[in-house]
Amino acid sequence: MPHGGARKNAGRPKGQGKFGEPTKPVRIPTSLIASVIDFVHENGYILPFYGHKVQAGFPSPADDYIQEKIDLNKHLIKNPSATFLVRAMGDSMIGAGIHSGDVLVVDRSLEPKSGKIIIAAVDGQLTVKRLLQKNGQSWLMPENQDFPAIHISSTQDIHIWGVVTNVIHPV
Amino acid sequence: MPHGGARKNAGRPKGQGKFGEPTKPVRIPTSLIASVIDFVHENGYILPFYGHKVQAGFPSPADDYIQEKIDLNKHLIKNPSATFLVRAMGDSMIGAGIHSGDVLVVDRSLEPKSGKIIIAAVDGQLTVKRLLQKNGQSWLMPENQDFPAIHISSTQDIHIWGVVTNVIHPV
DNA sequence: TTTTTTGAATACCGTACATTATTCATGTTA
DNA sequence: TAACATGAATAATGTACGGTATTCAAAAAA
Repeated sequence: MPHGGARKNAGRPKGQGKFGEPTKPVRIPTSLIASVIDFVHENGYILPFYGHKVQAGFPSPADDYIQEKIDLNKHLIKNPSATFLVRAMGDSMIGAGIHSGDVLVVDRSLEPKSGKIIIAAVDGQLTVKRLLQKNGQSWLMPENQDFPAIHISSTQDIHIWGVVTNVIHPV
Repeated sequence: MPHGGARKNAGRPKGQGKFGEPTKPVRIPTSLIASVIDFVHENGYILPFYGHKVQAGFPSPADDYIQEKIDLNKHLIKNPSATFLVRAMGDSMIGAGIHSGDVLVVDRSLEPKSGKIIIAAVDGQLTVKRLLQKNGQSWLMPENQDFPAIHISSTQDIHIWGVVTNVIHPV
């Protein structure tokens, strides 16, 4: 006893899948499968970003006409393979907004120019300071009255490891 | 004229692929394929993290025995679907390490308890302040002498939008 | 002996395909 | 007529498969 028969509008509708859109198989290294699934599940960690144009009232997060979409990783990291993180200790750079315990995003591929905040190893000790170069001399300048400037001389073992691009300050 | 013949140790060695490890096909929504490929290519945006235990000399980034591996997204975002970003304007929270132009990571799923730094809309104007609740009263407290505290009364249109979890300060 | 050539062996990779899930017009039943 | 059951139609999904890339031991050549 047959039912149904040829007709239109039958079949599973589009966009009913797990993601509401078509998918394609992509090969993923086994060690990253879990994080890729996380990543996809979170829609790529793309967050709504309310910029400084928001003045006349705060839009609902549901409104998407005024917001940008930002992936923090891409926003903070320009050169992934040259980037690392360091936890800052001490208050010598408090004037630059770097507090003890903050996480610093450091890019090794940027040139440490005068005026940049840099990570340096001074006699094997890690430190964050502002680089100052003038009259052929180089200094590591703190931004806190209580700390001394460090003159970079050939008698000291100083390596500059990278330029600080962002400070992440937990609240 | 035949060459070769049956033998052992023939064939392409393992781990010679693009990623140096086995892969599996995973279905990805088309709109995310590009970012997933980026993500995989950058090894999941996993950065070396040199914690505060690094004291007796700064290890080379090649040394991986002392470093942790951190994905900034996972480090900064606990509840992806409830998280958004706002750019802070003004200096009213300078004492909490929030500078004009900083990007604030805000979690809407956290309860705005007294003492937390929160994002609020006051009469439609977006603001960041520390929430203070005592004696049944609620206040929005700046951390800058030049700004007044705001008393939350029923006559004002105040909505708390979320709790600030991290401050991202570009250098 | 040393160097070069060859092709068997085996991993890599993209995607076609078979399976599963879902919906709804039609047929059946009350 | 209204409610229900059926199965045709079609999208979604995971994986098997065929083609490609790569290496190396053996055979051939020098």
